[in-house]
Amino acid sequence: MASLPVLNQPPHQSGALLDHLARRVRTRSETVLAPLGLRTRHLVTLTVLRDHGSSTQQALAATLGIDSTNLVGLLNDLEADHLIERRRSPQDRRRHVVDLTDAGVKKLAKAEFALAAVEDEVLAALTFEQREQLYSLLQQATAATDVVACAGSEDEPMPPPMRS
Amino acid sequence: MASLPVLNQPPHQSGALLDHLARRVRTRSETVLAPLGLRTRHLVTLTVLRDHGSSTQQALAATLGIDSTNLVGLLNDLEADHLIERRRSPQDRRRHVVDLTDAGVKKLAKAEFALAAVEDEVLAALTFEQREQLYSLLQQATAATDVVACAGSEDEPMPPPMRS
DNA sequence: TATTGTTATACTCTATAACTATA
DNA sequence: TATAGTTATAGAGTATAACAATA
Repeated sequence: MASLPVLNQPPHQSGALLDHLARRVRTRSETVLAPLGLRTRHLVTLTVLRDHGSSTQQALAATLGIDSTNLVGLLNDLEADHLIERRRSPQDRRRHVVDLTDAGVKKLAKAEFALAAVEDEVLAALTFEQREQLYSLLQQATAATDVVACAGSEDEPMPPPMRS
Repeated sequence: MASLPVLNQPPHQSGALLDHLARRVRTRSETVLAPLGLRTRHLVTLTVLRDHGSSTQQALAATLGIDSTNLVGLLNDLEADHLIERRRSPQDRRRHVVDLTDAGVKKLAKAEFALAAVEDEVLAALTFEQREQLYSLLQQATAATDVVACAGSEDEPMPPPMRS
């Protein structure tokens, strides 16, 4: 057993709690999103596209942590509703650059408005300041590990695909 | 459109980020847990049992947010490895009271030790203090919405099953 | 009759492999 | 030859329904 310096507190593990709480949110969100014709994964995809800007499908799949083959159907759904657009990259015509449409931005805002109640319920124990704190921490943690979006670097050779 | 007081900041949504980050953790955790013969869901189950104490299967399923039929197989796995025990409740012989064994406690600690590296990676952008802050917020949020464990109230009529 | 846990099974989701087109 | 995206499909995961034991 490695002896830790006394100054270091016992390393609390957030992993299980994250999974636990995320499941709570997901379950309740599905109910709220259903009338809007969205699933949680659609919302997450739209959110990532808004926060990181346009992206190729590969980069997007890596960032979302889903298989790129599954992203195809997911984007098909969103494209059928005109919430995203796929454009062929002029630099490399194999690539699709995925982008939010205006309708997508609006739909996302509408969904988030509807989801406020869910957050209120799941994060009921937290004060307003604590919720902002949580958001800030999550934002900071995810932004750092997300595959860099490729808005301005479409001609560059994509970062290593992040094997896990 | 409900007009919010100016003092209230725009309500940032943590839901999508939670899902996003949790997926990150889950993917990486699977790799680390595999040698221990555990899946993420086993770990979450053990964690909840430790943090909340013994519970009936129904309450546990509700807390975990999984279908009670699926919990059966999950507990079978853990019981086969002697990490948990199922005892019939003397008060109501229909009920199984689920409990961590000593081996379960040890295994959980071992798993958490192994998972430290994953957390280090996924939460790399956060300082030690921020990680503790995150843990604290998650703990507070989950504890409040968790179905109350039933250590001392096995004869009471269980809280409403939390329809979602 | 209602509830706890279990089993059986259908449904959904995810991942592996093969294909097309571009490079 | 290698890569981006797509399709087809098998394996894993999840939920619905019926059953046994107990209340």
